[in-house]
Amino acid sequence: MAIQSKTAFLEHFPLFETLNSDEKLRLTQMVEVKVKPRYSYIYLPGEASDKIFFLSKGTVKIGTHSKDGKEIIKSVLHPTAMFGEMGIVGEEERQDFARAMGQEVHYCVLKVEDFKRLMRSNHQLSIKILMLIGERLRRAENRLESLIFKDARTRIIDFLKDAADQRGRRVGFEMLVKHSLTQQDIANLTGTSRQTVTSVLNELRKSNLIYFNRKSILIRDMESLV
Amino acid sequence: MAIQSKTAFLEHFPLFETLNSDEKLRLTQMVEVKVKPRYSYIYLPGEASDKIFFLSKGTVKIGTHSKDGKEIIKSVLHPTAMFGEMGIVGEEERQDFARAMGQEVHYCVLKVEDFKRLMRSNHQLSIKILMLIGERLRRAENRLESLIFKDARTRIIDFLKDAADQRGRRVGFEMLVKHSLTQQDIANLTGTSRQTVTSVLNELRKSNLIYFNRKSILIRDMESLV
DNA sequence: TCTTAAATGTAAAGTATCTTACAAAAGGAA
DNA sequence: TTCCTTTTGTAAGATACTTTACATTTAAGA
Repeated sequence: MAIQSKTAFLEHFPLFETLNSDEKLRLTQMVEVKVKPRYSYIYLPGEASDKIFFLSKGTVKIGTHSKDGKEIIKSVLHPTAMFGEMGIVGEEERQDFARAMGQEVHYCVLKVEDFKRLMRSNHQLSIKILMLIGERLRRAENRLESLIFKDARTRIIDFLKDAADQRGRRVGFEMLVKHSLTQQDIANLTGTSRQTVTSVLNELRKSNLIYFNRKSILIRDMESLV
Repeated sequence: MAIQSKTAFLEHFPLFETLNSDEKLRLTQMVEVKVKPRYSYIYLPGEASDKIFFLSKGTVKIGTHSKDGKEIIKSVLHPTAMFGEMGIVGEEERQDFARAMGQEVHYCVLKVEDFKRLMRSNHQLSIKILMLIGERLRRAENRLESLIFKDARTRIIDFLKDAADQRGRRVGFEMLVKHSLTQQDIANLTGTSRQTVTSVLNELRKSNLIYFNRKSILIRDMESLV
């Protein structure tokens, strides 16, 4: 890939705003652009955590499997997200997998080592990373709380609200969320079973609070969804 | 408190190893030493997250309460630990409380703003903080996994093992853990009920895998505790 | 020492949620 | 279109754990 397009590539990531042109040049020199087919793994548990990634196209899920095959989805990422960043904060070996969802993914990769060098020269960047990891930590702790304090139904509804807040498109009073999640995925995101997700969603549809099909969910009224 | 004793105070924290003597002086000037009685709160949800703390004596628990009064203990801290560090990573307002456990606590406080200035001048320090937050994130995610993948009994046993690993004293083949936790505390740490903790502990005692009283737990054989 | 509150022990009942099981629908491939 | 796989729908057990309830023990204070 040509330098110019790499540069264009990087312009999209707010993380790199603070870089001066020299730093940007260095960055383009150390970055590698990649494309992978849908359903492919970008990394797997056990691999070295020596790279970080920036998603430019497609959807990626981060998660783990238990010994008996259960899955937790830790996050679902969309373009402009950074992932694999545990390598920057001391992880030696991946605990999670990163997997392309139902579309081809485009992303760029760089070595943790290189990135750390960049951080050393640009304190702003270090701070941004710190804030980002902090945000991650807050998210993980909130999820912990919801898992302990709330029942399955509430967690599923919270998921719907979050999805609408983060990625919903307002349509009148309604909120439309397009996604690429199966109900099994939603279960793995909320720590519930697939059947529970099905029945909660159908119950909400019966009460006319939401409408949904395989590709999207429409929340009729965010307020009344409790 | 005199400058010398503040300096001595700070020597104990590995975080500050990398500071040069000038930076150490600056640090002593911005730090404030405090003592609080047992059971008192160091901070509460809703307060500004504008300070960070370093524990030098006593035990502190960090946690949250749900609306209906349930408690999650996020961590139990011992001397030399930093806490309240969410303020460094962008939290505006405390979500958690920090509370002294059954002993008087000694700690020092400094303003997030001051600390951030110090981080700007010492990149090593920034990196250490980043690693620390990373470690926290890893812990939170592991806990999430254990909550979803493992049953109550296993989580309680995992707690015993962790406690032994982190703070146990080897006594022959056995491991002695002195603590200041009630069984309710253990429940709040593992996301279980007090009664479940009681019955699991008693069952383990009956099987002669552990012995315990209010102040300590003796693990007879770490291997066989599964 | 006595009194009281807190912590622990024990048991039974209740219940939210998972499992198991199977059927129906939807989507992709040939 | 037809075939086959994946996803979704529905229902009835099974069950791990919480809740409720109360008794017993321990520690702390007066």
